[in-house]
Amino acid sequence: MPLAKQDPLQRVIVDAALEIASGVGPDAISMRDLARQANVSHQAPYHHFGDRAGIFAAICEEGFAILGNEMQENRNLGAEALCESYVRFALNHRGHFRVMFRTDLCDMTSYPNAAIQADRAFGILYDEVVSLVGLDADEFAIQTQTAYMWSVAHGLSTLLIDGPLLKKIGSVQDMDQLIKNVARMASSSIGV
Amino acid sequence: MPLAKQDPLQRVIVDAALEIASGVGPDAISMRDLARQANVSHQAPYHHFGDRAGIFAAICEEGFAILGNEMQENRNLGAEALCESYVRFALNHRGHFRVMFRTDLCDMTSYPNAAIQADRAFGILYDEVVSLVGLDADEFAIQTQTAYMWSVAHGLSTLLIDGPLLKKIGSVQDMDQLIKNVARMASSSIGV
DNA sequence: ATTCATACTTGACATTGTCTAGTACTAAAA
DNA sequence: TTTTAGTACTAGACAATGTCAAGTATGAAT
Repeated sequence: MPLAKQDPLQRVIVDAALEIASGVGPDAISMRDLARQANVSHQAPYHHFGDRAGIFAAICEEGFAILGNEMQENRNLGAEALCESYVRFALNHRGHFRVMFRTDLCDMTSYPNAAIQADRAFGILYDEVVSLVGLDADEFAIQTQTAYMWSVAHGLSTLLIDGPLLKKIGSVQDMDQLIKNVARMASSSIGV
Repeated sequence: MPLAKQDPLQRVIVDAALEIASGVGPDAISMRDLARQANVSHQAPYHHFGDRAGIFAAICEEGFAILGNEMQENRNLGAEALCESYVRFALNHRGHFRVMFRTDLCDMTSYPNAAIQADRAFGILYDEVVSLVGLDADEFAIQTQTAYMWSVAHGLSTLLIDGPLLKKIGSVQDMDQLIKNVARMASSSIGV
């Protein structure tokens, strides 16, 4: 189910879903509530998305596409920039981010388009790590370094969005500095 | 609502909840299903936990207590061991772990006992980082290093449990090695 | 003019969380 | 010994939700 931009109802519903996901969280999303917000009958969303998981699949597809694009834009700028771009994406698209790794909401194996975007995003991360580590590195070393980079970026993102990290930090400015510092620490371990 | 170990029903219900959380995920937990599994009426769980969030609060309390204990057991063994113990906890208690950072399931500010255990666990992590970085480090530097350590450990944990990382890895042995490698990379950045 | 797909609407049903109102038992207080 | 009070439940009802089944209206293609 690709997201046709010319169709307003799909957009309206996904946007309403994203706002709830970004606020209370994705589990508070209700089919009937989305329909109400869009001023359509309670079954209209089913026509476009099949079921509740279909909406999450659309969000995953869109989210991984954006993440992929943003990582690609920041490629060849080093590990620090890569990590930072990942965290920025999470903070700027918290509705997407909160859904994208929730396998219980949407099993992506049933939604090939979402899986394609997820694989693409992973591929961009992987390739970037290869270019940082060097082409001569062995496969498992690259896997390790990829997992490491991903872990730092993903961990910081989730802790800032849902974890108690934000409460321990004074200001938004501090958060900005924190992200930069953590990204720098991450990059200092790459390739060693 | 502290978890009285002598009361069987509370245990039975929490254990049933943990098994579902560890399998499909915590959102699949239903009050009535838990009651059915415990062979009691659909209102029995309400007596002990108040509402659905109460069960998640009990899981949070228990989970953070275990995590705190395991981190404390591994303290003074270096950043590598600290990181590894966090990831091991997540993998060995995936039911707890999946609930503990889901602020939408249980707002810990309403459950002081859970919040106490969460704060304690964070305190142990913080103190450990202080002892690694040195007491003379300034507050923001310590915050940065704590956030970094936490990010690596938490990120790797979530990616291994719910993320697509596991599918990219060959064997359990590889996973074990991967955890050790990432933990080593993490420790190499501490204090710099 | 008829067929057919698209984009919906209406109605119904089982399941869920939770409120209210009981009931059985146990132990202390009168 | 009777009363009281608390604990640990059960039973019934209600609104809300996801989703199945069965319509309807509209436009394009044949």
